[in-house]
Amino acid sequence: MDQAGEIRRKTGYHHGDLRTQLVEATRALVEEKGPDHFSVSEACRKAGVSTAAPYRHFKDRDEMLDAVCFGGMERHYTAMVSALEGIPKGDIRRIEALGRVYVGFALDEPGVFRLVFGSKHRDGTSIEEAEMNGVRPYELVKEEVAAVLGRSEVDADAERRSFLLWTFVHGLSFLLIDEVTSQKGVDVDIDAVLADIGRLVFPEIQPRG
Amino acid sequence: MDQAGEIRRKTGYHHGDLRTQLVEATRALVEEKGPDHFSVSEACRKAGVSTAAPYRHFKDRDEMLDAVCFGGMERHYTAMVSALEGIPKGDIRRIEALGRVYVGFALDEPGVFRLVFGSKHRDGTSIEEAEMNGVRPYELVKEEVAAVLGRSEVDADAERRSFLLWTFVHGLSFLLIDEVTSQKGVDVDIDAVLADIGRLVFPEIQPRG
DNA sequence: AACATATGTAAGAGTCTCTAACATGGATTT
DNA sequence: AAATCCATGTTAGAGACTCTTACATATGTT
Repeated sequence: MDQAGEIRRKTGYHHGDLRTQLVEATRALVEEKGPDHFSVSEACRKAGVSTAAPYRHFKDRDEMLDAVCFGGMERHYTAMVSALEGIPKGDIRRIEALGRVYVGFALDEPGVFRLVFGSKHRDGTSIEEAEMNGVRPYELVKEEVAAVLGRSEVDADAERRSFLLWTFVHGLSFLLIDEVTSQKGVDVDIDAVLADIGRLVFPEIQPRG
Repeated sequence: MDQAGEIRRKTGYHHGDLRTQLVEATRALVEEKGPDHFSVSEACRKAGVSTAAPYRHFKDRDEMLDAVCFGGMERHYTAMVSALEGIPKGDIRRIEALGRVYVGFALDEPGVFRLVFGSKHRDGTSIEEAEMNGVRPYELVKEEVAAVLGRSEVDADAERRSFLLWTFVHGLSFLLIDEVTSQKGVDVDIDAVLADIGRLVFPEIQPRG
């Protein structure tokens, strides 16, 4: 972002880095209108290029969304890792922190969240990278759960509890961003719910004073 | 196309009941391709009418999806109510039954499920009926929870537990239909998970032998 | 300087949503 | 029964969108 609104634009013809600019425009639109109402044309208008330009960088519309999705996974994973900083291994607060990141990501970037954790997983598209970044967060949770339980490896019980935790925060996230809750007149104290979840899944851990 | 496959069609011009036929075509397409990839034109082709015909019955594309959504809510609520039949009030199995219906609905009709519980809640559209049918299932759950706890009214605790249950089955449903789980190599025993959930939310209830 | 390559544009084919003007036939009135 | 009304269908087309093809222009290599 150099000066007036639009990001750096080197010449009248070639952009500095159209690809990243398009990804950013796509991300913004996904947040603004939701993943389904995003349009390539609008992203082009936002970036100030012709509607054919994106096809030099992306196979099709879906690949633009994939790029945004991938970026979201990166941010999400990074946020999880840095949320653990400063909390000692084995402390249940590490798990609460991960939960807050999950729900926080959904609330901060509902559009991208839907892209990352929604039904967007297409057929033959570069599953490898998506998988790497999709699987890593869950591995993280499982390790943390095992640590809290004082186990050196992720055993069946740790796996089971991890899945329950995941299910919980996933459901909570979607209920919140879909505004199903506010529609039903339920108002949610997120921290309280996350604490509830922790107590339920780890009944043997005493809540700290 | 009078006989071949297509549903009853009275004359060459006026259909018997185009509206319902279009809703059914829409529902089928939503299941087939997902709510975002549904197109009015395709529904028209399926029903054997011109692409302008639907606009006699629906304001726009979204209103067609709304109709499908509403139908789904009806089925879902009916299924919940009939799942309770034969189980005595206050029995925790009533709650498990509701959970199975919720997840079962998601697995049976993932497309419609997304429409009903997804982000599709538009602005000024006939909220009243949507609300009536959206709220009712949750009211049902709260009453059942209160009954299991032996309370005559839905108190704060019952409300809290209901919300946790809802969060859980909601998350489980989405994880299952989005195939996030299979992608992560987790395979889920749904009944076992539902039983886990019940034990967690009602720790004071003894699992029956 | 000349060329190859990367990356932009312009034009257009095919699809989609939705509107407007017209057509048809079943129901209602006389 | 005939005339009329109007609900519900069709045809034609405007405007938006995705994506392709052919062409234009910058950039880097030699």
